[in-house]
Amino acid sequence: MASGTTLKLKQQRSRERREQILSAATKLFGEKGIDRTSLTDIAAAAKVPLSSIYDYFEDKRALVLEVPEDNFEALYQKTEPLLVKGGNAVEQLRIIFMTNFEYISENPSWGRVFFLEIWPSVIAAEPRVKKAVDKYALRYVQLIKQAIRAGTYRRNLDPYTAMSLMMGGMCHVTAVWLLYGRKYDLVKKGKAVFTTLHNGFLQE
Amino acid sequence: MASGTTLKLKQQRSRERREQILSAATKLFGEKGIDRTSLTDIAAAAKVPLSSIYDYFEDKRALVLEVPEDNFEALYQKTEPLLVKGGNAVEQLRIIFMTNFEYISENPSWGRVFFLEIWPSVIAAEPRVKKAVDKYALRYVQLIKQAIRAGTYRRNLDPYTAMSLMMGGMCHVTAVWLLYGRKYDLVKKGKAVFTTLHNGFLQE
Amino acid sequence: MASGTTLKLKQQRSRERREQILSAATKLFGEKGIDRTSLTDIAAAAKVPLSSIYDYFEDKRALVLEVPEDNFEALYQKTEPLLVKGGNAVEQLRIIFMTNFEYISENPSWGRVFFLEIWPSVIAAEPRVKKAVDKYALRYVQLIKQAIRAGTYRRNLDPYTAMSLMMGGMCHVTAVWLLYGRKYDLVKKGKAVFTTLHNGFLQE
Amino acid sequence: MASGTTLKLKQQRSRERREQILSAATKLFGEKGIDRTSLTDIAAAAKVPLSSIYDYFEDKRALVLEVPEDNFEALYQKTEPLLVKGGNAVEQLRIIFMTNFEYISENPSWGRVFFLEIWPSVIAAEPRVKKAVDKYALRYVQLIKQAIRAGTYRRNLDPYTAMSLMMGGMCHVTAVWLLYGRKYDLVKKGKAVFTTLHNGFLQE
DNA sequence: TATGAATGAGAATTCATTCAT
DNA sequence: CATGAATGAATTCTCATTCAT
Repeated sequence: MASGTTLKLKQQRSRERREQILSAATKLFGEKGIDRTSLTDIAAAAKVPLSSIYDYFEDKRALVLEVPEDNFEALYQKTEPLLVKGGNAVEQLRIIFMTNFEYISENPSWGRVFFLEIWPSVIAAEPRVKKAVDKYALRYVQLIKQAIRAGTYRRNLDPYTAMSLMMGGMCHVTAVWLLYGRKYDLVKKGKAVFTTLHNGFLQE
Repeated sequence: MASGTTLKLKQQRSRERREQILSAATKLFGEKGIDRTSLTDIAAAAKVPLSSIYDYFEDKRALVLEVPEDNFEALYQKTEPLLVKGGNAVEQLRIIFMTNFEYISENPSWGRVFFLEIWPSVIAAEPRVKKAVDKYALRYVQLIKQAIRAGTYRRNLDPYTAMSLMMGGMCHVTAVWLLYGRKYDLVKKGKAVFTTLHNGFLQE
Repeated sequence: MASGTTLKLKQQRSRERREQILSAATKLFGEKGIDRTSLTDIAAAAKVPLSSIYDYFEDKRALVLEVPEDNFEALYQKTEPLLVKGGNAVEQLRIIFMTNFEYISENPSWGRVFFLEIWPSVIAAEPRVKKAVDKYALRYVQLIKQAIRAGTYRRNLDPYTAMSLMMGGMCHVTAVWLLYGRKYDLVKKGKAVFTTLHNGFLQE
Repeated sequence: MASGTTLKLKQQRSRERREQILSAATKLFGEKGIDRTSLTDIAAAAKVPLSSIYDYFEDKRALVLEVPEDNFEALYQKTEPLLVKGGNAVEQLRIIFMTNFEYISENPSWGRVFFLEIWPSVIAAEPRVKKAVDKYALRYVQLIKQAIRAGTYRRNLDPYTAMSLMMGGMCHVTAVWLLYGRKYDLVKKGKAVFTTLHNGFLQE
């Protein structure tokens, strides 16, 4: 019993440490860029001994890769409950798109890592990250296809181009927001982006 | 006479070396990322002794910054002659947008550096880069404003959001093109992007 | 218990390494001059990997500054027990002055670093060094002032000039001793210096 | 004839350039230390192309060595006319000592190089410099010996110790003057130094 | 599992010196 | 003599990673 409790406590502590490291990494990657952030920096920020990082992550590369995965997971957690099953495609698209803006708005350091470091960097060519990004993008593509089939969006709209516009627009708007010191409401801006694109996608 | 000729030859050689370094840097930055590219790598690729880099660039930072500046210059050189003075705003917008796609298509390594490494990234906050990017973006904003005044584009279109969509769309489409091995015609894709956005911008 | 012992052993080893580095540095600085001594040299002499130096000293500068500080500390340790509290000022002056000569005699490499490299040189302007030197010099000045007040030394003796003569004399005599191969007894020479100066300082 | 004139002009220019380099070197050595001063710095300060330095000096080492020689020469030029042949030894000693203070006062950058760089550094072990320094010091020793023989100075005064006190005192006083920003009259201070030492040297 | 200490393999940068002209 | 350009050899410093305990 005692040892069981101890084990649980240990596991609990382990999970916490892991999160500490991951969150310190997210923050620092966003601030200084991935390559300019050393494990020593991360250890210091996470208040964990440097070599303990290796108890949780195989190496720096593994840690770097886990940052987007971790956040995609959180983003899904946030999005899922909001999606009304059976709602129409455009509505679902809007929810997914806007939830992402909200997530960034609440976790600007992740926004920074993702839009300023991970997505644009060659790391996206890394299979694990690419898969997560692709999966996310694919969702957009499918919903856009549905909207086309439903006659809401133009027949001649290329769903991949449309998805690129949504993702690219989000990326640019976020990057500007971050680079200029988050001076305005990102979610509002997100709405404008959605509306403008939606207008361009609509059946005439 | 002789010394004049000699001088020219020397200057010629100097300019060539400078270009060699810059182009090797552009290539490698795109392939491996800026921070992962060492001056040793660049020197080797440019077939120039490492220390000679310092004859042409103050330090690595200066070399990094010169890459986007240099290419923006080239992009302007390419765009300017195509702009029909007095042409309408939308037409000029289309030319500028499409010329950029053509330029990337012809200089994919620059595309890689610019869209995957420099913009959007912490380097974009670097004053010299920011200035060049801002100048470029401002042009879009102005033409969009003109188009709104002319009644072509919707009165309630926010020109900054519109610009973000154009730039962000270009960025995403380019990134995908690069990351997926340039399997299709980027310029064609660019046309689709422009058309879709244009539709969304139009006065109903 | 065990871990306590281990810790002590580790700390012990650490302190030893630190001392090794410091002593190798002192020796080499004296032999070749500070700027001509590379960290690579020091690492080799201390039989420690180059990068380990950075585990003990922030950078070369910090290492350089620690040399005089460290030795001033040792010099104080040596001098303090010899000072008879309540002894007259001149006697205390003599003890301090002669103990320094003895210390140099026993640690010629420090003598070399201090009298040929650090003081007098641009490094002496370094706040940390200046503070240590000033503190040491001030002691001389105060004792000389006391001796003047006690009527032992001339009323019109400038204590700062007197201190300069003592320090300068020590510096020159040490330098000559070192440069000419330490062929004679430095402490004896020190006595002659003290006597001659003392004579010049006395009330007629 | 014409070529003779040209030659002379060239030689004239050569000598000037040589002086420019030497004086720039003296200045910079004093400011930053010999090892921290690069030939590039010197070339820039002397307004001479870097490689031209090699037309006048074999290498950096040769240039460094020439700085004290050059200044000793100038010091001799200044001192010689002031020495009254047949004057008594103490008077001559005073003149030589004080002229040196005046020279430093007028050429503080040389004072800095000499007292903060050349004399205390191992460079004094360099035969050429050592010879010049020794020659200068010997003069003091000889005059002190004369003064002893003449019965002015104490029979039991060691002339070498006495010389060390004069040189060391000058060195220390100058170093302090330089390090503290030349806030007072160095020549006056020099007089105090001479008087105090002289008192200590006198026959009771 | 935890961790302080250690380290090898680079990285950027500097600089005396050479050389072709 | 003059000089712009070129360069090899060092130098300081960083950092991911390992290891003994």
